[in-house]
Amino acid sequence: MSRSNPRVLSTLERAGGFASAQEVYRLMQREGESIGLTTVYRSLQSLVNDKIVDVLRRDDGEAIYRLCGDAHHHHLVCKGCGDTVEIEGGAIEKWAKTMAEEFGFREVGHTAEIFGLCQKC
Amino acid sequence: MSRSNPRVLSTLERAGGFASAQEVYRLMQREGESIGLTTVYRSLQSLVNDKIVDVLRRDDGEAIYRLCGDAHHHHLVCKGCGDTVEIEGGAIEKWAKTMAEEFGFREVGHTAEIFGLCQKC
DNA sequence: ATGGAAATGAAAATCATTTTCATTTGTGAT
DNA sequence: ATCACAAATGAAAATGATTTTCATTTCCAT
Ligand SMILES: [Zn+2]
Ligand SMILES: [Zn+2]
Ligand SMILES: [Zn+2]
Ligand SMILES: [Zn+2]
Repeated sequence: MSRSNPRVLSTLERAGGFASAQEVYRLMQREGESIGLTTVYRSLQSLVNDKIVDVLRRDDGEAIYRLCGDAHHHHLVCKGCGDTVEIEGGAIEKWAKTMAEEFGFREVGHTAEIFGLCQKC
Repeated sequence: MSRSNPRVLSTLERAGGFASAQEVYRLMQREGESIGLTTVYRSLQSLVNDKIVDVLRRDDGEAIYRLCGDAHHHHLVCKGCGDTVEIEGGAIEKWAKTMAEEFGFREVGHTAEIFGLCQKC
């Protein structure tokens, strides 16, 4: 495993909102930072592993990353503009637990996301 | 624009649940159907345009398609052996709808999956 | 039959992401 | 300071899904 290059995280912060690996890379280049695309990818992956950033998918399939608080939560994402709202998953947490118990599953986790078109789109 | 090749739709039906373009293509080949990958892609796109099929993204970014009319359900997947149980998402359907309304989102969909270790694993 | 439009698919192009691997850098012991 | 070894780096190649190109075939209306 490799540790995240701190300049990648700093750039993602500065980008505000979501940015893809390619975008972070281009941004760093434009700002005169010397870094390889591979390192950007590795750093973002590492940040995802450490749950410091979230990863989602654009409609075109490109992965986009964003800083994320560590509290467990879910997302409501606009298919049009990518705007995202962090939401509570109370009902889901219960649902996942109940279902898992019913079928005897252990070490249970879950993913859940809502997507649609926001008011502006 | 091209119209969808009916054999693609028929294959997607037979696949049950979600299938990627590549999977539909492989399935048709295995069944001895003569078709080009390009046509599979074009047909699926056309079906999406006509809102006959839904498209989502797997975690790895691959696009997966399914008939819109399919009975909507969710999955409980074993991380160990891959065994999958189809489950009802009652609580989630309500949660998604409520959250979307609260934030004024339209044309809303959602994904939700539970994963863990089954009894055998 | 004839001409043009639509459909088809093989091959090439695209593009994000991953893998490989040689080089550089950092660290700790001597 | 020197040596040894692990971690980090990045250029280049590989991968894999998807799209584009374009020549050919199939349909259909006249
Ligand atoms: Zn929007
Ligand atoms: Zn949750
Ligand atoms: Zn299992
Ligand atoms: Zn559901």
